[in-house]
Amino acid sequence: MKNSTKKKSLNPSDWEKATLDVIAHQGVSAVAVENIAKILGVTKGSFYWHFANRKDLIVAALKRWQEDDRAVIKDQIWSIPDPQDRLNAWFLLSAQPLQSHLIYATLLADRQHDFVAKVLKEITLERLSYLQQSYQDIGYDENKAKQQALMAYSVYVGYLHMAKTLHGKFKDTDNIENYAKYVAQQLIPH
Amino acid sequence: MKNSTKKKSLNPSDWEKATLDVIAHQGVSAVAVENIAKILGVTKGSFYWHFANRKDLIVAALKRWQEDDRAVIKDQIWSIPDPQDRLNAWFLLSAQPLQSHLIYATLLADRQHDFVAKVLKEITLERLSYLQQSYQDIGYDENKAKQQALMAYSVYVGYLHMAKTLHGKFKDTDNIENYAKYVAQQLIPH
DNA sequence: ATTTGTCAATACGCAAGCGTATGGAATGTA
DNA sequence: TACATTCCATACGCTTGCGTATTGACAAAT
Repeated sequence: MKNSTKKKSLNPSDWEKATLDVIAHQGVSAVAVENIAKILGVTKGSFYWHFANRKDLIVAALKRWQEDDRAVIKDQIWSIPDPQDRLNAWFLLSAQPLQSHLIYATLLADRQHDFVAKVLKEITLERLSYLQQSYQDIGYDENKAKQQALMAYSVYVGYLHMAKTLHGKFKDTDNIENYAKYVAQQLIPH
Repeated sequence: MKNSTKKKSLNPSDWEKATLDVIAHQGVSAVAVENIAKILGVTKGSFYWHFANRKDLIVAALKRWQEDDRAVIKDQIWSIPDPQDRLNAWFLLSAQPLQSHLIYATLLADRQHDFVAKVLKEITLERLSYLQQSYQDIGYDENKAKQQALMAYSVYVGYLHMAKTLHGKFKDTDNIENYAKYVAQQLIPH
């Protein structure tokens, strides 16, 4: 349908990627087997050859997303030795228009499904943990670092929602950049 | 079913309240006509006497919620003359375990429905506006007040998600109180 | 050239949930 | 008593979407 020049047949990875696209823009509920099949230019018959059922597809897609996200954090953030620079990099990354953030935002919305809740909890705890660590590296004591991390992460999560809720009134790139800088300035000691 | 001592028949208000309960705990998608009828101890037949369809019910319920919320803000927050006290009161109110917050949190999740998105946008803009106003009252210039309001409100929204995502690891009352104080201290100049 | 394995199309059964149609019970009202 | 209104029950039709069963096309291997 899209690539007339290659790929005669599909593999699970194709399905997972298409699923993530749908999740990013329409949420988990919109992941309908026949729908994604159509996107890929095939029918259900193909799907049930690759996956046992709808849930397996979503779980696999989320796993892929989680792994990719972890990788990005690992080598774009966690590799920065100075904790202040590291936090700064994190806030900047947060404001970037990445599909990863879109997915995270819709997952927050689809918490009702237990398998989504599971991934979400893991990711959230991980991120809170490394934020806390960074603040402790700066010199905050454990308790204060914990609260500060919670607050900083809340700003991120809240921002994702704002961006979706107020789209249009908001997405103008200059403002986002400015806002990211403002937030970083408020949330990182200097 | 619950009140054997009164109310022989139902009115739209009963349906709206029951709907808000469901929305608060299970989200808009869980609002199924037959389901809510069962909660009220009747069947569909009753529902379609009071409302035209499912959407009308949800819209009516959300309208009720929105009005109630506005009223609370108006006389518990906006009545406070000193802007610093006012902001403080707002952060404390935000940390309170109210159904209103639960509903807001699930609405964030059900943004997909356009009628939800509409209410959400209105509420969000309203709240941002009075937060901004409070910061301007303190002495922030318009632009800084706007960014600060956005950030403060993000913390609130983010917190709601955290609370749901990490429930169990989190809801212990002491910590919430402490966290609210910490946040207020960070976000309100002194 | 046949067979086997891989991927996909089609047709079907089934459950959930919305909305409609119709009838019935209770309560008021003439 | 007769009639009307209000509120609800039951039964039905319709759509959506999941999962299964069956068959087919094509490529690779033997």
